[in-house]
Amino acid sequence: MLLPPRPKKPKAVAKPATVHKKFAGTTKANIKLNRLLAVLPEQELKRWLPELELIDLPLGHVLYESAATEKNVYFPTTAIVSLLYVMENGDSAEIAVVGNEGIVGISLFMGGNSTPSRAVVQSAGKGFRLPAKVMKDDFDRAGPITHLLLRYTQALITQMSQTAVCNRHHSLDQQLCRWLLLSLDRLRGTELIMTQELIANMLGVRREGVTEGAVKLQRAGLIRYARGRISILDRKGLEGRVCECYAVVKGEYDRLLPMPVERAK
Amino acid sequence: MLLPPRPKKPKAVAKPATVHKKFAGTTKANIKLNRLLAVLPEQELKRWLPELELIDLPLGHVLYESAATEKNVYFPTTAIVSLLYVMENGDSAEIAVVGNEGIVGISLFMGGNSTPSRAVVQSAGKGFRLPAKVMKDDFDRAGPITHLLLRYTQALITQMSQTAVCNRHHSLDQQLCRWLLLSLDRLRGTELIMTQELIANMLGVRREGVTEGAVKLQRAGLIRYARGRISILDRKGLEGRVCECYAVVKGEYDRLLPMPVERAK
DNA sequence: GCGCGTATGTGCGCAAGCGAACATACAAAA
DNA sequence: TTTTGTATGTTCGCTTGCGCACATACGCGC
Repeated sequence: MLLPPRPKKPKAVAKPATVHKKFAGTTKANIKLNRLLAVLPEQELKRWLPELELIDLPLGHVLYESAATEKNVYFPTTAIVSLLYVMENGDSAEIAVVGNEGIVGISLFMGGNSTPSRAVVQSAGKGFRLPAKVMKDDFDRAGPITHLLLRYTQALITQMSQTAVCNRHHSLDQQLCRWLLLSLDRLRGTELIMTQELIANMLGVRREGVTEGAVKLQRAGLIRYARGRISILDRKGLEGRVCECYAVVKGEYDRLLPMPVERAK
Repeated sequence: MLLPPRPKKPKAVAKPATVHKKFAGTTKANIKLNRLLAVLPEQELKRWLPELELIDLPLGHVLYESAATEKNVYFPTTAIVSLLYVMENGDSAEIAVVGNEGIVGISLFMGGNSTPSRAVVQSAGKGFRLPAKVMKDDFDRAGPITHLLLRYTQALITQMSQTAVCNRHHSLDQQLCRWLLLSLDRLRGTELIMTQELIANMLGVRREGVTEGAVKLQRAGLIRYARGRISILDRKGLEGRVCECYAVVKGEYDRLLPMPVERAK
């Protein structure tokens, strides 16, 4: 309960996202890093290209605030963004996570223009920013982009649903595994830059609980970590401990979205 | 955990939905009972009318099975449908609830054609069945129906998200209040036909837990109940005990969807 | 008006996770 | 090198909800 506002929760590091100079080549190569942009038809890509800006997404940067209308959508490339709900008392809970497979800002084409949740950069990196109007215009043409975005949205819905299920029925340890695996799937490599405090905030649990879970995973030789740097040593091992929720979510993303060229690490 | 399959959970009463004779007048009047159908533009309604069938939706009837593709969508009028995920061990958790404000089967226009969840009639009543193809054709025209359905979907997403949040942070008592209020909003009247066992299944908690919560509410004079019949005596009282999740969800439905003629009971 | 099935009420011991308090331990700044 | 701040590790008592085992109690069918 804790009605008196608590002094915990380090306030988000809200450095403004900085815009990159657009080196044409770099941009084009980077575009392939986002799975939605990567499968964009030539025609649309040509329209979008002059409007796409590769920007830095520093840890803690808030892309969307609850109930606020934004003017841009984001396509993460190397960053991960959490959609989370912040309660009246300051506690939070992650609803879903978006990485290089997706887009942040579905409410801008779904029609509501805002949501009760917040979008925060959970793992620093880069992503493309696109004026919402540009995307909305193409979305409203009822073409391939429309269908791509709707299928992505359905996958996202599955992730949200499964978050609800997992929150209800599974242990903190299992949820930690799910969270690590979902994050890994949205990054290249096997390392997460992420303190346990932050993970706890995302999962909506105590930091101590995350520590206990992490200790078990480290003792089992599945991960190694120190001061906000987590290395995954045994992905299969994690998959052996995770609840069914992870497979359900991954299965739906694989089913609903076009496969990238390289996959299945 | 309970890996050995348990004999509990009364299997769904799966009487087949029966089709009503279509008395033109009756049907037209009933159409107004579903808030989405009620705001359908004349033109589309004319197209849909010959295809809409008012059917009985008995308690426990399964409209969609996990991962299965259905050929129809449903617009509940007096029934309530739960979207729930059934875990490998048989436990379940409700993801969202759909009543006279919505449509069951969004995956049929979102493009995935199926979902990992199940749709079950939670409160017996009636609803309209429409061949998915009819709806999809209009959806793909990028007209008013498209926008209506997408806004509805966004409201549904909010409900799912808030279910995740609520599952994480709020007490069983609060969740029970939320569930009662959400169900009430989707029915006319102040009575729910609903055993505590069934509520427990929806919330994914023990039946005894629901009993304890119900006892408190009854002692406080907010509800009265007996053998599967719950009367709400003091709606304001319930609203005083519910967590913020209820208001968030209701707020989004009100914001995103056209108001019905009569409202705010 | 008897009996059985279903719905509800209650108590018990247990485990997970919480809040709080504190003990390291590492790393960058001074 | 020392200091300071941040990240992680550990313990303790407590609450919630769980699984289990029963005890009613209501109502429909005979």
